[in-house]
Amino acid sequence: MLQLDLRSRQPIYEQLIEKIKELIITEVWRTDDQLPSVRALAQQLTINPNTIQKAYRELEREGFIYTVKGRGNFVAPIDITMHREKLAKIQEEIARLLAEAMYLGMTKEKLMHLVHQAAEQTGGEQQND
Amino acid sequence: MLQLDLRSRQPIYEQLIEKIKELIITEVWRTDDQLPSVRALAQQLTINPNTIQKAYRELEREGFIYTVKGRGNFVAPIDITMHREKLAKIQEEIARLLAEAMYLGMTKEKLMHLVHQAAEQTGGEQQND
DNA sequence: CATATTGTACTATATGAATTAATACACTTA
DNA sequence: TAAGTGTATTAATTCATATAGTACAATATG
Repeated sequence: MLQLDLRSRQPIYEQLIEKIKELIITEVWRTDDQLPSVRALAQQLTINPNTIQKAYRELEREGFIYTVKGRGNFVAPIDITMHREKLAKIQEEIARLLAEAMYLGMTKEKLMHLVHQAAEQTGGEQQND
Repeated sequence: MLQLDLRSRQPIYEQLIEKIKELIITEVWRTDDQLPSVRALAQQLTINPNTIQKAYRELEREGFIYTVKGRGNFVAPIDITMHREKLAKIQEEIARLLAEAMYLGMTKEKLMHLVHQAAEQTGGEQQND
């Protein structure tokens, strides 16, 4: 769990953010589940605690987790209203990648299939809280 | 044309790559059209020629443009076979963003609509050379 | 209360990427 | 020959990333 590539050009804290988001989105980690402590995860991954904290801070800023001093970090309940700007950015990025994919020969049907897969992966139903 | 944000955390050369890709994908710039020269574009955007060259080199590596020494850079004809690995990476990234978008409340229907829009934007028809 | 565990803050340092600057060279065109 | 192209190289600067070390505050547990 949480496999990182320390030699990647992509910063470690960004890899962490992506992996943890994925665990939350796919509901492997559920609302109010406790995340590994900053120090424990740092030791396990043999990286600096500051790097873990940087990832956790960003995840909290984006609303994926919440923090209680002295207790730890926990998976946050989904708050859709919080993510309006974030959603707009994601939509732009998706649009850009879709256009590039089609330019490079990917079919509309294949892209539709990706949407179906994503829908299944996230449970399908809309979570309104 | 080619608006950049010099204060962005995103490197200038990456912004350039994205903008130029967009112009090519949307067919504003067409096959064999000549791109601005390294020096001219550098002067116009008031950035260093090396930065332009870095962007052009990457665009050539990805097969979007081709270079002729002494003449200039030109929009490349599409070579689908060249982009197999690239397509796989784009597909992964799209899948990741689709999952995150749905987790944050975007509907399957809205994502389908994005695919339709992308199809129209790129001309719709499949270009097989 | 004492202790361990949690998150947080801060300073200092090292490394690498991004960017600029300046120069030089090779090829093409007129 | 001259001007315009891409290319290569070196040096210097700036900034983000990451580590190391230390300290402090809040919480839980005995």
